[in-house]
Amino acid sequence: MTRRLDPDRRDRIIDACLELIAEAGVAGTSHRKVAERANVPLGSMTYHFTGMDELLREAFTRFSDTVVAVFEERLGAAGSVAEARAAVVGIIHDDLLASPRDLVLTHELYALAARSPEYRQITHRWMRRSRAALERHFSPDAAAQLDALIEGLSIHRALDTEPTDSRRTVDAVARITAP
Amino acid sequence: MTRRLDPDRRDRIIDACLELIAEAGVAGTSHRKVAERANVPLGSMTYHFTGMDELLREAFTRFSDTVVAVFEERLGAAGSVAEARAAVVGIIHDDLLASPRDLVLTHELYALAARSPEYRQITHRWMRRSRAALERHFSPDAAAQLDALIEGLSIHRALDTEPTDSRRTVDAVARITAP
DNA sequence: CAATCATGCGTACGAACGTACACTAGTTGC
DNA sequence: GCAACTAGTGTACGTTCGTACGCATGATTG
Repeated sequence: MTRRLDPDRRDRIIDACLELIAEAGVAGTSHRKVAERANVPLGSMTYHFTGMDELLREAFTRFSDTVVAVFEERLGAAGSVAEARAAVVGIIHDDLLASPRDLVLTHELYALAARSPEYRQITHRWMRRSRAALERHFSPDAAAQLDALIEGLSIHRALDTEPTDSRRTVDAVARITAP
Repeated sequence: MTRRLDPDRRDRIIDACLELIAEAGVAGTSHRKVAERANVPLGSMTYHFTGMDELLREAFTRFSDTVVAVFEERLGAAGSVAEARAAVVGIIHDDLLASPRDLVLTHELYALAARSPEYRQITHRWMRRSRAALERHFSPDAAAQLDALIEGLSIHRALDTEPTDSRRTVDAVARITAP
């Protein structure tokens, strides 16, 4: 068996792909640009991935796994319901979609998921995991509502004019999680 | 002044553009494909629009105006807080992003808005108007929270595995809008 | 050492792209 | 009826795209 020259070439390609999508969108992403960004020859693209679709699927899978891992960690560290509530507020205000990069990637993924089931599997997995993390502290009802609230508040925080009012976030989380 | 041959040619182009984005995403949309779909010659594209960006901006402006108009109408018809609450539930479950078309278009727009300020103006306007519509019935705090909740629930309804549970939606709306 | 084989790359091809621009045709003003 | 003008079109250019495929290179086997 021939030893691999550059074992994380595949990884580099995926990372470069995510960076590129964050900057230029899926619309502005091509094999050539990804290859250049990842410092691999164009031929590597078709060697490592059957096509653009496979590359995108792997890239967005990695992305969502990374984001949800932070989510789980934040919530896992909470030892009480009060701490869990605080964690949720923190997630909305600090972590999730805080960087433009994550915001763009999330919506590019959603746009793909809205159009084709093969990407919807990725969002399904993502949402299932985040809801499960919430259910360790809250009832299933509250978890589902909170999950949606986190989504909505994160988006509006990023795409609305109004500056964020953390008091409102705290209040909303309290209302949803009240017994 | 020369009379226009086909006065709604521009409109047709914009509509065709939206249809195409709904099917193939911004990534799969080109001047040529839009022209074909709208039954106009390729030359018309550059004649009516300075470039892809102008076309996309106009298309998404029209789209968001249409969606928010339905939103306003639904809420405007409510004569009491209770009716307004019911309208919100209805919006989440029936209207908004109910069709795959609207879902795709929304996220394609968000992806653009996440990346560039010129598209963010469109989302700003959209969110300002929907929040204003909510504020006719609810306090500014509740309106902002509701707006986010609507966003999040609509998304999760579309991209999550779980079937929608309308009882949860009613409950969440009640919690947010409780005095 | 020779034969074999998998890994990985360079290149080239045809299709599709955005855009510029010379142009036609039909209208207006005199 | 002719000159000036404008709305709208057809085409062609240079670029970029995805992908196929023949080839190099270095390891493995006998």
